[in-house]
Amino acid sequence: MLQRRIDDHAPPSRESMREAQEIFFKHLKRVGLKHTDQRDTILRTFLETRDHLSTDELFRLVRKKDAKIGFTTVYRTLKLLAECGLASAVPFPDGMARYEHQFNRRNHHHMVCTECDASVEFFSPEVNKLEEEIGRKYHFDATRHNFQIYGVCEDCRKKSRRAI
Amino acid sequence: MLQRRIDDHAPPSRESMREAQEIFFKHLKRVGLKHTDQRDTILRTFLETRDHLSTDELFRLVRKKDAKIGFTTVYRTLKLLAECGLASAVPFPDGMARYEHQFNRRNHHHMVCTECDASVEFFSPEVNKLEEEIGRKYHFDATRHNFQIYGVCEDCRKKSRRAI
DNA sequence: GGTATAATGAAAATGAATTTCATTTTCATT
DNA sequence: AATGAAAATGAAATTCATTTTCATTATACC
Repeated sequence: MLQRRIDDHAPPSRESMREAQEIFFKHLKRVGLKHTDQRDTILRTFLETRDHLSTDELFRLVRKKDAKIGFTTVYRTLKLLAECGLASAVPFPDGMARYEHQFNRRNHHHMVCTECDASVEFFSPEVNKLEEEIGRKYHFDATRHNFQIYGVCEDCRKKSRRAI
Repeated sequence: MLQRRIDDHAPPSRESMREAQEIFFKHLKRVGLKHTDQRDTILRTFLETRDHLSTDELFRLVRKKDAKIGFTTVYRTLKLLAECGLASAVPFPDGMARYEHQFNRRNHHHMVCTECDASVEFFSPEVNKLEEEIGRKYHFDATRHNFQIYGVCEDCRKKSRRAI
């Protein structure tokens, strides 16, 4: 099931799409891999979504554009995208590996409703500051962080109140 | 592999062990389940560790105390412990389900070394405050959060410097 | 102590993640 | 444009953690 998502982001512009493609293909070049149509289709599909996708969910979307692309290729491409920083894994409570794209996005965090799995993004510069401070304190070279808040959203709260 | 862990906590006192057992057995009573030797052994083993354990890792530790306890029982007991709040799942980058015990522990967060998987705990009241604020802002009834910082620890940094 | 109910644990099932391998495609070099 | 080495692809198989099934055993209420 695709996750419901509540945020205020626009889809990527043609410009930023091109920029992401360039990043990807430079990465491929660097590690001696080849540019293929499949990889291009998968990257474009991924950037067009605004969700936290499992490999299988992305596969289904990709298949709409090109029914001949296999699951395995999506799986491997997603790993490549993560390698070059265009995608990153987000741990969700359902335990399945989920990715979101990191291109042209402000550093953000998630609130997840434990009832309906809706996720809301929020932005908190304080958290970024904390990452830095804590890293210094423990002599870690901090590179990234995860921050998710779990709770029950307004809709689900209303629903369960009605159910009583 | 058991994770290396760096923190400043003492093992649980006899007192707090008894208290946790009481919480557990009251929970069993409440949901109509029975008190068994296996469950007791598993709870004690779990509380004695200071690590983030996968089901399999806990199973191996439990087996040292009672070789007849099966994996399935450990698996199910861990779920029960999570239900009553004595254990909680911690998402780690290796993707395996890991639990840590929550008994008599200050609300804490983790720094994880992406090289050696060592984890360091840290405590940040600011993060708890943030949970509350963000929840209010987005009309979420916030109940808990995850916060992990990833980076490279001092040891690994030294090692990789030597390797050059 | 007897009996109903739940627990146990071995084995099987499930399902996501990963690997294998035969075939096809890419791309640098003719 | 043709060649060929290297890599990509994708279907199928495998791996492996997790979860369920089910026959047997243990618990606890009477």
